[in-house]
Amino acid sequence: MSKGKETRETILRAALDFASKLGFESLSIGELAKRVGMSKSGLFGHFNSKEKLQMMVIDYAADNFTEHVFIPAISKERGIPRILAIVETWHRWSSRYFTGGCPLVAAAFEYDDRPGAVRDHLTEHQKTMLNSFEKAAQIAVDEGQFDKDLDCNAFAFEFLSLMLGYHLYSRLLQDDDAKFRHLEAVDSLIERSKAKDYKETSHQ
Amino acid sequence: MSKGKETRETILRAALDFASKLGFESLSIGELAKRVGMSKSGLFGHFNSKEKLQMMVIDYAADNFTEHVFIPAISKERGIPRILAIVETWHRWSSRYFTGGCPLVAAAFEYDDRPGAVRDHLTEHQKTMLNSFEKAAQIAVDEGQFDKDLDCNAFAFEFLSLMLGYHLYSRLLQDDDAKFRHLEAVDSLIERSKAKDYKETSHQ
DNA sequence: TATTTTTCAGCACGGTCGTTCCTCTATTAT
DNA sequence: ATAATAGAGGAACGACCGTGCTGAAAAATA
Repeated sequence: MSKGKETRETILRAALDFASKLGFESLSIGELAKRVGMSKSGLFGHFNSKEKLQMMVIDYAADNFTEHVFIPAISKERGIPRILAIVETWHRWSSRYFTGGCPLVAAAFEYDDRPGAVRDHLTEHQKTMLNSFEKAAQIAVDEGQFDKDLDCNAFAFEFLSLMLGYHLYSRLLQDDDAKFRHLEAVDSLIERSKAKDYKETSHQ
Repeated sequence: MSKGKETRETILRAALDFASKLGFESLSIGELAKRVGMSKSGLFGHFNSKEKLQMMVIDYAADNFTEHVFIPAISKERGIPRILAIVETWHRWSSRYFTGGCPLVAAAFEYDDRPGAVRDHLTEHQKTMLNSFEKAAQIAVDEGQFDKDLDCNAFAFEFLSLMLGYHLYSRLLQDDDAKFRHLEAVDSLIERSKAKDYKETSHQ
């Protein structure tokens, strides 16, 4: 990896952690430069605009999500185990790498009404993510685990909603039971999505 | 109402709408002064610090929520009708008065990891709100509508989660079906919270 | 090793930020 | 009606913002 790419990675990493805490808009070039130990102009040279920096941070977050949340989960068996794995890898990723919890959740609410290129960019990522959840549910349907009449779109809506709830409970409210609550709710969601005959044959 | 209180109201109203769109931290004294047509220093004099302004905006939002969401819902019959009314009044309030959707949702995610007085202040409001949802569920239990073994805390978690999902779908994703999805999910939550005998006696 | 390209620091710019102080006017209370 | 008070504007502050320019050091290429 060339020197340029390396420092850019360092910057993006620091920027993402910062943004997970205080938001992407609060991210300032000067503050970020201080954190990674370089000059404002030196750092700026890598991105040529703040907006471009923000978008690259978002891209970096999305790539990171794919790498640490989605890919590991896909190695699990198709259907329910894979869906449960997503919850687990997502929890782990958010808490291990970021001081402020999942940066994609933070970004989503920060840009939900702020017009511009960053928002458009982010929206695409979110749609992709939701599509993945929907597909994961569809696979469970195909495998005969979920009811064949299940509305996978509705499943994705509830699945994401619960993650948002978890984020709020664990971050803002600092609720120690947040993870437990989340897992219970996900279990409930999965249980009521199950096909009748699968429910009968499945243990517990 | 004295002159001072009146202008303060005007300011808070404008500030809240602005914050629902672009966030409470992006709210600047100068920009706000421009919006309400007065001088920076004149506006500043009402609050004496930006932090105090932010907190007063949050208080204003919470009061507004109580007035437009909670109070109207309480006039409905105890139990399920009241819970459904909260969803409806919340939808109406968010979409009618704010360009950027529910400001309390926005604030929650903006301050979830930003230490300070504003965050502490907001946390209290959120806890009060969640407590109200929990109580509303408890009433449904007492009325024999919800199962007596229902975990009202878990109910509140899911209830709020779905609202967050709705916010994200309708604001960021601009999904026209967001409201429908939300209502369906709330119906599902209520349905599975019902007491067995109430389920049998209730129509549909 | 010599040359070209990339990377980064230093400095300066116009703007906006929150905030203070001072003045004047409009409102309120006596 | 008059005195006390509260409300609002004007100018200025130091700090920080994003952004360009220039030149030197470092890295990549030959």
